[in-house]
Amino acid sequence: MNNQQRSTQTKNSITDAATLLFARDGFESTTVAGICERAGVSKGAFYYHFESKEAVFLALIDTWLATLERTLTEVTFQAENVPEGLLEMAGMMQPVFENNRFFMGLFLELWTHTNRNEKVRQATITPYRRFQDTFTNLIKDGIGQGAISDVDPEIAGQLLLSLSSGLFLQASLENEQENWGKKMQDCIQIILDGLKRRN
Amino acid sequence: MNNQQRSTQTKNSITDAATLLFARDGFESTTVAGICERAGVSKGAFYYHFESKEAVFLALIDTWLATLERTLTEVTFQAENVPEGLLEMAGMMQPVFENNRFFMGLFLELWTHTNRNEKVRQATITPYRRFQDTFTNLIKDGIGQGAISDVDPEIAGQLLLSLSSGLFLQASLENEQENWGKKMQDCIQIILDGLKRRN
DNA sequence: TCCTAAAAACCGACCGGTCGTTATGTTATT
DNA sequence: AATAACATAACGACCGGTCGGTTTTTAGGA
Repeated sequence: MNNQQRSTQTKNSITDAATLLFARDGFESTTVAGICERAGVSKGAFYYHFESKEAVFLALIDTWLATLERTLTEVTFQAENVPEGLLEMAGMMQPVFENNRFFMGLFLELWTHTNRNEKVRQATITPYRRFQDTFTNLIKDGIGQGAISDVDPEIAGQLLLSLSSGLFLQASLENEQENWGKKMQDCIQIILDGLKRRN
Repeated sequence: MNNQQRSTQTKNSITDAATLLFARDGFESTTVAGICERAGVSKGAFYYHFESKEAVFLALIDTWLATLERTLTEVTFQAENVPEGLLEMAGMMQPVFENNRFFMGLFLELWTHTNRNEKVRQATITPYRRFQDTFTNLIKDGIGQGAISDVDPEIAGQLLLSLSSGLFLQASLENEQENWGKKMQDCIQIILDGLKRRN
């Protein structure tokens, strides 16, 4: 194994371990020693690759949000019919809901520190805006298709984004895993009945 | 000042300071020394009144949720007409949104630790269920009034609850304070247009 | 191909400081 | 005098980060 391979491999070990621990225990309660132990590397290796514990967190944000964004656009872009697309999207959230404990850990951790750490805020805000735009544009498309009534696209987009995050938040409270994908579909259906143009 | 007064006063100083710091900095980053300093008491006083740092947090959860529940029921119970009541309620959330940074700090802190601490979960889950029921019953009332179409009240209630928390979450990301009460009204209006029975 | 020196990657003991909690002493109320 | 309420200093565990040293890879000449 050459140096490049070795380097990226340990770096990945560290980020994987850090992701898991940050999600499970939170940033503050996660120790560098704990990350190293789980990653199977030493502190020396850790600080060779990262400047600080915070630096790992910052580096991870980009990865997380990029993954989320990729998933989102994958699901939504293939929507010819916007209302149908939204319902499909809701259904495809099921696996995310099933791993809710993990994702919610990350999500909450990110949100918490966005409100407390300016660097985190900067790293989060731009992708977040794009999420907003994605939803807004989706509504615009729907209006253009004539499938959605003439509402303010920004408001409706915000409604959808809020519903998603809110429902996600609720799901984390429940212990037994219900069919949240279905639940989300039902919610969107209710909203759609209002958004759909009526003749 | 007699002993009882003195006791409750210092206890209140401690809980007030703790609330502020927990909301601002989070549980882990809040130090007992910091709480004591802000409360103007000594560590001795702190540990005379509370068993541990966690105990203060646990004690505060009840207070927070009770306050939230009181506010919520105050706003919703005077609703003769459910759709109107919902819109009113949304408007009355404005002051909450204005103090968003503070409330969101508490909210996120509570949610985070609900997913990580069984005691916190136990303290949170019961009031949360009541929130759910409040919204569900609101929808039921609306259906009974004939003002809301025949949807599953639990789903619709969850929709409203998710929207509330989700929108609240969004608001915390924005630096400039917009008129979030209005925004929430708009969202609810969109949903209502779907929930309202159409002739 | 083999040897070697430099560079990269990694190790782990250790340090300075912090933090929750406690033990002991002091003041105010009963 | 007895007890409740509070103050202060100290303890011990822990944690992020450092530093001197070791191992592994790389590069280049013989």
